[in-house]
Amino acid sequence: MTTITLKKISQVLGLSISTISRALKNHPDISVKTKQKVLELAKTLDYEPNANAINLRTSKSKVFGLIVPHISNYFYDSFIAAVEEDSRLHGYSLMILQSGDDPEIEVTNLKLCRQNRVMGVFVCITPKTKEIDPFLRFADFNTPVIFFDKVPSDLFCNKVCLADAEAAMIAAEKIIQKKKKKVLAIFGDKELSITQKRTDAFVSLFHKKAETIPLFVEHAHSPEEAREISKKYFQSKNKPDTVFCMSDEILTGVMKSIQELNLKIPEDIAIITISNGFFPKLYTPEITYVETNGHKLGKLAFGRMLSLLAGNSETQELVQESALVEGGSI
Amino acid sequence: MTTITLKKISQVLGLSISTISRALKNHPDISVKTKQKVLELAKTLDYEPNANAINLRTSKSKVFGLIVPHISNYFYDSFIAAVEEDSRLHGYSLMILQSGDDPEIEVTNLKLCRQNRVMGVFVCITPKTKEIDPFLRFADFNTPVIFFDKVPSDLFCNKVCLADAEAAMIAAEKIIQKKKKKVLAIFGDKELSITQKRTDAFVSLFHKKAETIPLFVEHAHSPEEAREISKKYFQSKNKPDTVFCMSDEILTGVMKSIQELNLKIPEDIAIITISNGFFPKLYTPEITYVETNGHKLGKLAFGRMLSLLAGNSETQELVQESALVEGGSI
DNA sequence: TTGAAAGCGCTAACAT
DNA sequence: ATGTTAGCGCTTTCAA
Repeated sequence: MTTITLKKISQVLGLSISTISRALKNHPDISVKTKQKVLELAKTLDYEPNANAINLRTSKSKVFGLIVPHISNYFYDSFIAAVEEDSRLHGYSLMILQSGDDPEIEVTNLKLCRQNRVMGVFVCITPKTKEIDPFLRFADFNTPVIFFDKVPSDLFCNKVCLADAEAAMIAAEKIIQKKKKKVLAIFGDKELSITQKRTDAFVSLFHKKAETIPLFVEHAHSPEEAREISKKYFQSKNKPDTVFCMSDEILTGVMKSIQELNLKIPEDIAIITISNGFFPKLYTPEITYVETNGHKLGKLAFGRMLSLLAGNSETQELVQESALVEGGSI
Repeated sequence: MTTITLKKISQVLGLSISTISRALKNHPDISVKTKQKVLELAKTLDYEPNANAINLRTSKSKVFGLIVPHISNYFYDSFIAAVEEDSRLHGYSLMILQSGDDPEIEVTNLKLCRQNRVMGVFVCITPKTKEIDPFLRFADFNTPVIFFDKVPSDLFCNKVCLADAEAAMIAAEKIIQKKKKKVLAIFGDKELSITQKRTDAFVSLFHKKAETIPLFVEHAHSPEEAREISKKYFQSKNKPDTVFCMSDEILTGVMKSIQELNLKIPEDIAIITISNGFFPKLYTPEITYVETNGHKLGKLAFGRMLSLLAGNSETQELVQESALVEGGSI
């Protein structure tokens, strides 16, 4: 009924608290007999150590904080899943916090991380995050902060990112190589640095290697908008033969208009996208995509965290390379 | 550099620790002047209270545990997002643990919850979970456990579920009302109770209200298998005019074979599914579905948790009603 | 091989 | 209005 503590066990067994503590951690000083007795009683009483007491005493915790704009997202959730999995394997737990793309909530979440004395934090900042100071505070406590995906652009710090520019370039290369004649490229919110990087990389490669190919660049802020934009193009006399989508969000919108107009892929229209890989496989033929893998990025981030914690690593900005995954859409 | 504690602040200000503690919580006993001084210094020193110390001292924590088979799932992640959001709004944090459908990991995760002295746990059990004892232990500490979605069938406890049977019946009703002539119904893994419930409900309603309509019942364990099964049916001479999908997993598989064969929805084939609502909207026309909303279920679960914590609620088994959302697929 | 004691940072009852 | 004290459950140094 009431909570079992070392004290209780020690009273029952007529031993001191410290003996119980040692026995439970299999300390070499303690006799085998005593250990057996203690272990047995602990088991029957269903003793579970109080993590708060341990953390307080040792000034350590076995918890990481993870801050992300939204959990429900095919990229973030696979990142989270990977980090959680590795955390468990290494005896850590994960405290998950959503910022909802609100910098204020983000700051509150950072405070929560500090209050809970997490051993490290993984964070994907919001597009509106300006103040990086609250993040830097963690350095005062030797608490590693690893930025992933959306990271502060003007600060050298621990980062683990996708090869944003490279991914767009791989897609552009593919389009050029396939000798496409007219290309529609739809990107996301112009404000996001990821959009800028991808747009710049894609457009400049096109200008360099294929200046004669007509390229239409558009921006959509939702699948719905991507649907409308692409539909407009598909219905124009000057129909593109290829669409490049910057993200799953764009892709799903474009695919709706393709279905509406009953266009054949890749005969009527070729598609190539940047994606985690889930959505491209929903369609027939499967969509060719440049992979940006959340799961892999999570593993990479966790590895970095461990190195940082072990003290055998300096600040690094890592990039997870992208690769083309062939579907039948181009 | 070193951590700021109440003690440090008290030393700087020449006041006692308890005065600082009270000032920081705006205790009425403390003079306005003192409060100002304390607040100011705390702010400049960037003081953050040690949650572990507070939890230890008060035998409370502001953390909930949430155990789920996998985070990456369009149902669970929206449930998690909802719970996290409400938790934050009420000053709680969420510790997320994946069981990976492994009962052993599930037990380990339960231990972690206890060690961290969480104030309550939300859990979706694995299909293989037999031992309910570890869950019941929490009752000894007055820690509410709320089962959601996949719940122990033979135990009366706090549950928050989708209307599994009802959802299948709503779909069946719709099919009958539309006077469909030949129906293929694809369900998931037979071992899962959710599959059994939906299958039983769907089939028995059909037998009762539409015994003359040919009904083919199949089971698929993956989108790929659903694709193959449906394709086989679509290519047979005795082609069904309607497909019922038990879940998004099934739906995405079926949709692939429909795309492969270039069938027209709803002319060539009508589709109805049970879904969270995300996938049905990816297609054109949008798929008609019976909604099983993870976000709403999360809100419901959180509300229950709060009531249980406040002590003004008894054990309840709640069911989140389903509703038909019309697309253009039937 | 075991025990005693101090202390992690905080709260709260009980002084003053 | 502020201070003193005890103690939450645990680890760890020092002593026996």
